[in-house]
Amino acid sequence: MMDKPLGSTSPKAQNIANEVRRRIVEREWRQGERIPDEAALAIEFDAARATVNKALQLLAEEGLLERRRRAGTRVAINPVRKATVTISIVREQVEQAGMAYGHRVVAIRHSAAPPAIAARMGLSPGKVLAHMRAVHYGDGQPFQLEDRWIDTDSVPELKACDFWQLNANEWLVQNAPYLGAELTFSAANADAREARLLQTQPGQALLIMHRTTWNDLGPITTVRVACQPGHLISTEGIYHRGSWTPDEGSAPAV
Amino acid sequence: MMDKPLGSTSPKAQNIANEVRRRIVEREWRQGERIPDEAALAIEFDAARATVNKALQLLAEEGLLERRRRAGTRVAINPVRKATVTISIVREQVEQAGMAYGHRVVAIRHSAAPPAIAARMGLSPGKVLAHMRAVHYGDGQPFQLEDRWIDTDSVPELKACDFWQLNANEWLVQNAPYLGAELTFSAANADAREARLLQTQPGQALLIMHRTTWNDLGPITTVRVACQPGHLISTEGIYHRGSWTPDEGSAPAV
DNA sequence: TCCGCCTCTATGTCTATACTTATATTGGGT
DNA sequence: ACCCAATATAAGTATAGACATAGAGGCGGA
Repeated sequence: MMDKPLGSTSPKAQNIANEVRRRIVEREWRQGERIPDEAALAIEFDAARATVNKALQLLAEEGLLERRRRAGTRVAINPVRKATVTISIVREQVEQAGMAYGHRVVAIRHSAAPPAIAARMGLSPGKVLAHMRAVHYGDGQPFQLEDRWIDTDSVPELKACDFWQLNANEWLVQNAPYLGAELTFSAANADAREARLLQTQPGQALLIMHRTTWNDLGPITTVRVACQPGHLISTEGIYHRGSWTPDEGSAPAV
Repeated sequence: MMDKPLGSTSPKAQNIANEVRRRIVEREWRQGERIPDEAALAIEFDAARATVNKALQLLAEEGLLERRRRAGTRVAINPVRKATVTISIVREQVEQAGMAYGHRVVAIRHSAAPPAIAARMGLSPGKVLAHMRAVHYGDGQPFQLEDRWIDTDSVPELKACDFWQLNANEWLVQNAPYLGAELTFSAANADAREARLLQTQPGQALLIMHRTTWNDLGPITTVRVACQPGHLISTEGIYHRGSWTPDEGSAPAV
C-alpha cells in the first residue's frame, strides 16, 4: 500500500524543509517573523529535533532563514539567495553539448609574472612562471580561449611535462586537487588576437572568467578564459518542487 | 589548558572533513581510489559514524568525493567543484562598496511578452506583462541597468502598486519570496540606449545577467541586468583553511 | 554463456539523549 | 539610571543504536 506520510517523497528532513518553504512563500510566515523553535516543530512534524535541525539548517544556507542561538529562527528580511556555478573541465562542457572536442596550444613561455597576475596569485611580482595560451574547440569551431599562468612550485610533477602536449585544464583538474579557488566574471571587448583566435570581430563583447586556485603549497594557477561570443554560463537551478510547473504547451511559437 | 584534539578547531565533523581534504590534496588518497568506509574512519577518528557521514557528505557536495551505496566512497576523478554566487539586492551591493545608492525608473509599459521573454518565463507568448526599465546608481554614477518583465498574476499585491515609485528589485526580494530561480551570465556590446544610460560608448562590452524567478503561482519576474563596464561578479571563495596563506608582503609594487 | 534472483555490504536516514555554547533577558548593586 | 553578573533558552554538535535501501557480486537455472 506504500503509506507515504502526506503525499510527499520520503526523506523526512526534505519534507519538513519543503513545508517550511511553502509556508514562507505563501506568506503564512512573513519576512522578519519568528518561527516556532525546533522542539515545537519536532512535535508538529512528529520528528526528532535533529531532523528538524537538519531541515532548518538547509534553509538557512539557502538564505531563506536566519538563525541565532537563544534568539530563535526567523524568516530572512532580505533573502540573500545563493546560486551555484559548477566548474567542470572544458571537454565535458563541449561533449555534453554534443560536439566533438578539440584543443590546441598556441603559445608557451616562461616569464616573469606581471603585477596583475602576481597580485591575483598572491606572489611577489617578477617570479618566473609558466605562461601558456590555448584554444578549446567544439566541432572545429573555437569554443573558448585560455590564457594561463602556472606556478610549478606548487605542482612539482608538472616540471617534467611537455607543455605543448598537455591539456593544462584537464591535467590540473585530474592531478592537482585544490583547497581554495577564486572565480570572477566580467566582460571585455575582443582585441585583435582574441578576435582572430575566436574567429570573430575585434570589439566583440566576450564573457571573461578569471579563475585562480591554491593548494597547500601555494597558488597553482590562474586562468583568464574568454568565451565564444554568445556563450552563456548558467547556474544550477535553485529549484524546489513546488505546486507549479511550466505549461508544456508554452514553447514559443516560432 | 584547553586540550583541543589535534591542533585544530572544534567542530569535529569539520576537522574530519579537513583531514580528508588534506589527504586528497597531498595525494595520500589519489583520484579514483577508494577510501576507507565510514565505520573504519569512525574508529580512526574516534567519532560516531553519523559524524563521519556528515563530513563525507560535505566533501561529496563539494565535488571532491563520489559516494555510492554498497560501492563505497572514492576520490572523484574529475572533481566538478562548485562555486556559489550570492544574489543580494542592488542597494546592498552598492552600499557595501561604500557608495551612496540611487535608483531611477526610466520607463514603464504594459505590453505583450515577446517570444524570447515568454520562453524564459514559460508562458504563452503574447500574454500582457508589466515591463519596466530602471537604472541603479552608486555615488551618482550609473551602476547597473535593469530591464524587467513582471507577471503580476503571480504577485497579486503588486497590482495596486505605483511602478514609478517602486524599486522593483527590493520590493520583490522583500515581498515575493521565490521557490525557484534561473541565472545566466553572458556578454553583449552596449547599444545606443544602454551606452547613454550607463554613460559609456556604444559597443562597450557589458556583463549581462539574466535572472528569472518562480513561486507557487507561476513565474514572478525575469530581468536582464547590464553591469557598468569593468564590473566584476565574484563567487564566494571556496576557501578551506589550509596550511598555506598568502605572504602579507605580496601586494604588487605599484 | 547469459540472465535473473538472492544476499550482503556501505551508505542514507532517523531517533532519543546528552552536552555545549551563544546570547537575550532579568535582576541586582551601585 | 546605568552597568554588570547570573540565568535560562534555543540553536549547535556529538553519540549509540536502529532500520531502510541501493546496488555489486555471487549463485543457479535455462
